[in-house]
Amino acid sequence: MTEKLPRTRRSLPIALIRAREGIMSPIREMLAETGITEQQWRVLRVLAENGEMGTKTLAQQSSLLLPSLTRIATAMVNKGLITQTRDTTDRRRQMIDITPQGLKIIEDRMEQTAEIIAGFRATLGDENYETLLDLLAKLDPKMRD
Amino acid sequence: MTEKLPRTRRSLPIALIRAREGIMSPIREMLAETGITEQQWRVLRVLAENGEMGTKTLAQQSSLLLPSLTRIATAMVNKGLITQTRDTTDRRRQMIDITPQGLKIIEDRMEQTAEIIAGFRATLGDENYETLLDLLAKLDPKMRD
DNA sequence: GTGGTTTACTTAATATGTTAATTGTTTAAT
DNA sequence: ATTAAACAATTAACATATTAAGTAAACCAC
Repeated sequence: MTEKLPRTRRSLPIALIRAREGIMSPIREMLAETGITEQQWRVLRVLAENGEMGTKTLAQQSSLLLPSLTRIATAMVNKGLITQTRDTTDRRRQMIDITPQGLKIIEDRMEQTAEIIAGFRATLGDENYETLLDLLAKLDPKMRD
Repeated sequence: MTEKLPRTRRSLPIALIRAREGIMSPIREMLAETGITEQQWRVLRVLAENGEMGTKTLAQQSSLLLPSLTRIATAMVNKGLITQTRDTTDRRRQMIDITPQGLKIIEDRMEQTAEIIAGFRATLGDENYETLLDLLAKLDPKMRD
C-alpha cells in the first residue's frame, strides 16, 4: 500500500527531525537555566559571531522566518539582550546588535555548549561528523551553488 | 569571542534545521494542495504503514509530542482522516486508525512524494544518502542501542 | 517628479512545539 | 478491599512556524 515510499524508519525528513530532537534535548536543558529559548540562543550566536546586522540578514543566518524574528526580537529587546536601531540612510531597515548582557550569556555557556557538541562528535567520530555536516550542507538550498 | 563554539555555518543543530528546511520545502508545497499539514501527513504515513495504534505509540512513531498529537488528532477526526476509539480493555487508551479517506490522500500523493525524495537521493548519490540516514540514526536517542 | 514596483519589516491568523499541571484509569502494595 | 503509585491522555499557557496580507520607505522608469 505504501510500497513506493520509504518506510518511516528510513524516511529522510523523519530522520532529520529525530536527529535534531536528539541533539537539541541536552542543549535545551542547558538553555532552560539561562531563561532563553533555543531560537534566542541562535540569534545571540549569530550576532556574537558577525556583529550588527539588519533584520532580514539576521533571520537568514539564524534560520528564522522574518515574522518569527520580529516577535523574538521584541522579546529580546525587552530582556536587554539586543538593541534595535533604525538605519538612518535607509529608514526601512532595522539594525540589530547584541548587548554586553546578551554577550555574557553566550560567554557563560560557551564551554558547556562546546562540551555537549563534543559529545556528539565523539559519538559519531571526527570523520563521520564532518561527513555529516557536508552531506547536510548539500541539502540546504542556500548552500548549493 | 566565540572561539570554542563552531561557527554557525558548521554548527550541527543549525545544519539540521537548514537541511530539514531544504527537504520539507517541496514536500510542504505538495501537501498544501491536499489541505493537510506536514505533521498530519506523518500521522497518516505511520498509520498506513502500521495500522491502528494507541496515541502514545503513534506520537513516538510520528515524532510528535503527545499534546501536539492530541490537538492534531482532533482536527484529523473532524476532517474524517482518522478514527479514534477508546480501548475496551484499558479505558485510558485511545486507539487511532486511518480512514479510507485518509488512506486515499496517501495513495494519491505517494508517487509525487517518492519523486521528490528521489530527487534528493540523486543529489547526494545513493551511497551518500544511505550514509546520511545511518549517521542521523546515531543521533537519535531512541535508535542508540 | 510622479506612478508603479520592489524592498524591509510588521501584523494577523492558524497550527505546532514545549513544559507543566490535571483528569480519569489501572496497577500494585498493603 | 483500600490506597498510593503509575499510566494514558488531555488541558493549559506560552513560544515558535508558516502563509498571507499589510505598511512604509526606497527605487526606477518615464
